[in-house]
Amino acid sequence: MAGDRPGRKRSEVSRAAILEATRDELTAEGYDRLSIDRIATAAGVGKQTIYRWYPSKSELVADCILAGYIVRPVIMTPDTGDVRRDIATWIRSFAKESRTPSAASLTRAITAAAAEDNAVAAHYQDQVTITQETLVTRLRAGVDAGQLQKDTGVSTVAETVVGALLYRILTRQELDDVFVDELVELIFSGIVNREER
Amino acid sequence: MAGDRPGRKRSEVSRAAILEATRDELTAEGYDRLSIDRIATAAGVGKQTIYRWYPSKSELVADCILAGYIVRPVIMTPDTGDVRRDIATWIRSFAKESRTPSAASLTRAITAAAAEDNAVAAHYQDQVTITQETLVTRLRAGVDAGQLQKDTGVSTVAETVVGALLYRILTRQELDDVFVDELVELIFSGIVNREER
Amino acid sequence: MAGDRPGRKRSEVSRAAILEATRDELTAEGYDRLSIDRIATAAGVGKQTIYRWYPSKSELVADCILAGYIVRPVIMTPDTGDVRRDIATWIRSFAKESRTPSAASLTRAITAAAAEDNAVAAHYQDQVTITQETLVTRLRAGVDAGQLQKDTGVSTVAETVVGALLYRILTRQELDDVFVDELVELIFSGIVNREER
Amino acid sequence: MAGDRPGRKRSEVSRAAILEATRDELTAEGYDRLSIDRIATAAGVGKQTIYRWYPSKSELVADCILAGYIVRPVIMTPDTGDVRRDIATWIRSFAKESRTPSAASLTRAITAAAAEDNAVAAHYQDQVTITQETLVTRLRAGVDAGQLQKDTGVSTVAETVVGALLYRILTRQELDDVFVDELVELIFSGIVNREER
DNA sequence: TCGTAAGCGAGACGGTACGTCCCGTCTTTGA
DNA sequence: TCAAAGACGGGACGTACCGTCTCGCTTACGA
Repeated sequence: MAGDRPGRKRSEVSRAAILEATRDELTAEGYDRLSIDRIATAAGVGKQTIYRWYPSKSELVADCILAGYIVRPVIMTPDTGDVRRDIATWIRSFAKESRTPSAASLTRAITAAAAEDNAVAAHYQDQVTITQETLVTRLRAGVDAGQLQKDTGVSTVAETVVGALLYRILTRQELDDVFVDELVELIFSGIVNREER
Repeated sequence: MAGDRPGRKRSEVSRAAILEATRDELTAEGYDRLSIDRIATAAGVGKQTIYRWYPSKSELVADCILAGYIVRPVIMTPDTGDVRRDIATWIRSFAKESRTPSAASLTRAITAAAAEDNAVAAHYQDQVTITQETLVTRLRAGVDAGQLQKDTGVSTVAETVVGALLYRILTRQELDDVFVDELVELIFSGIVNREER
Repeated sequence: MAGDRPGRKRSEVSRAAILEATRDELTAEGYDRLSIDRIATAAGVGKQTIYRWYPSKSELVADCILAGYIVRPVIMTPDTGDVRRDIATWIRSFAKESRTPSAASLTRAITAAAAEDNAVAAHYQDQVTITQETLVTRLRAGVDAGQLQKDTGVSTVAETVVGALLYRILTRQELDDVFVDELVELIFSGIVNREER
Repeated sequence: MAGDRPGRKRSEVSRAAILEATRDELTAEGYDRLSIDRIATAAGVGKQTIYRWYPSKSELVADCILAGYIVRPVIMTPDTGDVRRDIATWIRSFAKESRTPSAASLTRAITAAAAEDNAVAAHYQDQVTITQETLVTRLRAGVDAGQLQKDTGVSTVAETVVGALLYRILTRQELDDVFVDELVELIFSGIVNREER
């Protein structure tokens, strides 16, 4: 069969060990301060085995994201018919998950990585897009149900929500209930005083 | 005068050269890949002169931010009486400034720095807060004028706006007019379909 | 036939290719800097094929010597009845052969190998002994013919000659006619002034 | 004064530690198998400190020789008036010194180094020449005293003696009294049978 | 006006990590 | 059943920076 090359196959055990060690380093140390030597040692792997598959530390982190070792997509709860409640639930579960210190520091590390490297940014974007997509889908259903305005820029909304949440994590402010409630209120009702019109 | 110690004074020329070189390195290379050796050479300064004043690269970056070498506060245009127009103008000028590639990459670098280091984050936060404060002030005036709802969480709104804009920069998407318009519409009117009520 | 094992026989083609590649590497790079990887590639052979037969690089070099890829024994010319002339001829032909740069560098490489490794030294010794043996044989004939003193330590003489020649090669001095003539004179007549006795 | 450069001076303590560690490694492991990492660790020195002063391991070994860490010149005993006895004494003390295993293995290592590297060979030659020079001087005195033939190629004699001794060390044969006596006899009297003339 | 106490540029120091080469071993595929 | 191809864990390479430590020199205060 074509594509079958001679020689030993890539060790999936090593690959998994490398990605796990990378995630742990990333959580503990951040993106800069990441050390390939340390990852190799922690994974019980030769450095060359890392460099054979990843030309740079950014590619390694990118594969880590791609393989799902870092970003855990937030699943949308079932459609209750009430868009606002569903979106609020989604945001609340995102917020809850971010409250563990390790999740927050991992998020910061990966954000730093994405900020500094195009390849990581692309993979991160892909993965975050999947997360956003669940939001977008629910929003679009809301539009179809007539609960939301027809011309709603659903992806802009999704990005704004994610952006706001990420910003709070970056600046080390907690995603507390007050913030979440205000964010939901803002997204749905806006800030204009309609009674005065 | 009290506090006057003998010996040579700190050279302001060197300080400025160091901060400029740091900003340039940050723009060109990002936060990791930042090299004190290279900064010292570029600034024509001994390494010890850097270490004398900054205990770590994060403190150096922090001072860089503090001295205004990195974050240029977006100034609020005069109050026209129309909150929405004023806020839109502010966002548009923020967006415009971010369109230069060097500004965007500097923003990403500093965001990475803030994501990875508490000290940088604190200084960054201070500086961004100043920027946000102009937004907050204008929003509060809008509330006072009865144009915005009384219970508007103005700082949450400001954070959401800044978060959304930063997220676009981080993910290397352009801050184009379509996005800005949708963001403004979202912030002011929300997404709920009121006609169906 | 006894000793016949199942499976493919050792490939003599591969063996020859390996030994040739080893000799070439040795000539070009010396004993340290010798790379099994490079030899395998040059010989068009898998590394395992080398390791199957040679437990270490010194054994490989030893076999290289044993198989005559490196030391070419200097043949004694026919016995003319004049020992001094015959020995001088032998030394001269040894010297001539050493004048090619590649032969000299190969000699240096193999001397380094012998200096550092017992196994190589043993094989080298064996091979050089064969060369010395031609000298010893001729010297002994000279003793028998009464041309040389009865108690001559023929092997010491042979070693001294070879040692002196090797030393010149090691120190990168040419084996020119002046040196050869002085060496022959020294060996045969010594340095004592007999007239003064 | 010219030549005074700014910056910290070279540490002579480190230099000495490096050269000592190099000599020890050379004795224990030989020239190939020499590891800069190991030398640095043994010397309690950063690797860069070695590479700052020595572009390659051969230059390091060369400086080791130059600084007298390896070759201990064999001193000529006082002139007794009897050349043969004096030379024999010199050879015997050379032989004695070579009988310690560590001296022999160091000699082999340095010979290997000289065989493989021009720079080492040059420095080694310089140092050995100093040793040979004591021989040459004594021989010349013998010529002047009329004990040796007028046209004796003294440096060829010295080289032959050293070459023969080195060859015995290289081939791991002991420099025993039999060999030494035969060598002295050979050098002084030659092998020609004069009675038959 | 002089000594003394910083600050300065330069650059060597003991180290850590880099990314590469090679070691000797171990699969895997094809002949 | 062997041999090439090539991945594996590991060690050393030579380089780049780290943060610290002298150097010789330049300021600038206070005695």
